[in-house]
Amino acid sequence: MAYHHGDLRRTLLSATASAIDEEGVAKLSLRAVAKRAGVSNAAPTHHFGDKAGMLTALAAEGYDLMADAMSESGRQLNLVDMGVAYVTFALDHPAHFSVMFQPHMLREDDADLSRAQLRSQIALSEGTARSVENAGGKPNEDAQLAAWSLVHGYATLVLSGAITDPDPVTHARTIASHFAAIVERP
Amino acid sequence: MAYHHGDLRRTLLSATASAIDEEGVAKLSLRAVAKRAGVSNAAPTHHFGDKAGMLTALAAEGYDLMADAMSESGRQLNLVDMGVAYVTFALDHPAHFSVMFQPHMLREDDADLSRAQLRSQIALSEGTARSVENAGGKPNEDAQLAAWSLVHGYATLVLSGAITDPDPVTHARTIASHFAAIVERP
DNA sequence: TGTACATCAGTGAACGCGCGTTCACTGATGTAC
DNA sequence: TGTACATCAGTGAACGCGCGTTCACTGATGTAC
Repeated sequence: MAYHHGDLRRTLLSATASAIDEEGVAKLSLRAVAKRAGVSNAAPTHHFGDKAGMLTALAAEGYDLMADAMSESGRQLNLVDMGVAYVTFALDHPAHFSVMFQPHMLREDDADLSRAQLRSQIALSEGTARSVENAGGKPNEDAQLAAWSLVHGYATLVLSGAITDPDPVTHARTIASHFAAIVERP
Repeated sequence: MAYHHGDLRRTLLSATASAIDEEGVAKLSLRAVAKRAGVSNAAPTHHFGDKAGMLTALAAEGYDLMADAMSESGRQLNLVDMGVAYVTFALDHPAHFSVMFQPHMLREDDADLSRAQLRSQIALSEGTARSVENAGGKPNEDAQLAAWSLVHGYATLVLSGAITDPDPVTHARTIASHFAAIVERP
C-alpha cells in the first residue's frame, strides 16, 4: 500500500459515519475508525488532533451537507419540498445528523464547525422565508420554529425507532404538508 | 455507614441521571455512578446486572414518568396542556428523555422497559384521541404523528442547544398551540 | 535534467489509565421453632 | 423470648482489556537551483 493515502481525511470521516451507523456512537473509538480505514491507530489523531476533533469534523461536514440540501430545495420556493429534504437528509446521513445535535461531544469553538452551522442556519431560514413570501404569506418566527421542530422531531423519532414506517420518505411528504401548513398559516 | 442502604436502587438511578445531565452520556461509567452514590464499584452491577441494564432501568423509569405526566394532562382533555406537558417532562428530565430514545444503548427485550413503553404510548395516544373528540374533531393518525413530532422535535432542539430561549416553558405553550392546531385540523 | 534538501503524511510500538466485570467475602435482616 | 440458620445487600480487591495519546521514525512528495 502506498505510504501516502491521498484522501485519508475523507476516508476517515466516512469510516466514522459507518461505524456510528452500525454500532452506535457509544462504541465509537479512534482505533475502530482506523481499522475500518485500514490505517494505523495513530492516523485519526494525526488528522483530527483527538477524538472530539474527529467528531467535530464529522458534524461540520454534516452541517455543510445539510446547507447544500436546504439551499437546493429552498431555491424551488416550495415548503413541502424543504420539509421532505430535511427529513431525507437526516435519514440518509443518520450518523452526521445525530452528531450534529450532540454538542456535548463536540468542540463548540471550532471555526469550521461554526462556519458550517451558520451556513446551514441561513440556508434553512432564508429558504423558508422566501418560500413563505412566494406562497403569499409573511414569515413568522414562532411558526418557523414550530415547523423546524416538526420535521426535526419526525426525523429523530424515525431514526430512534420510535416511529416505524415501511416507507418513511413517502410518509415524510405527509408530515411535510403539516410543516407547510404551520409556516403558511396567517 | 450502614451496610444495607435501604433504597440504593433509587439512589443509583438518580445518580445516573445527574451524571448524564452534568457530563453527558458518553462519559457515563458504572464507577462514576457508584462514586456519586457513595457505594462500592460493584454495587451498580449488583443491582442492574451490567451497564446496559442500568440504562434500561433509567429509560423504563423515564417512560413511567412520562406516562404519568401524559395521563394527568390528558385527563383535562386539553391538547395544548398535553403538548406543554410533553415538553416540560423532557426539559425536567433530560437524562431520562435522551436515554429513552437511544435504543442502541438499551436492552430492548427487557420486560420492564416494554411495559413502561406501552404505558407511555397508550397514555399519549388515548389522551390525544379523547381530547380531539372533546374538541369536536376526529382522530387522524397522521396528524397525531405530526403533532408528536412537533413537541418531540422542539424538546430535542432545546435540549441540544440548537434553540436557545430565555423561557422555554412559556415558549413551549406557543409551540403547543401549533400542536393542537395540527391535531384538530379536520 | 539532475541533485539536494525541506516538508509532509502516515507508521508502529509503547505508555499508562479508566473501565466493566468477577468473586469470595462480610455484615445485616428475616424466619422457624 | 431466645437461638439457629438462611437469605439478602453490598464490599473490596483484583483481573484483563480496550482505549486515547505520545513519539521517534520512515517513506513519499514538492521545490530550489
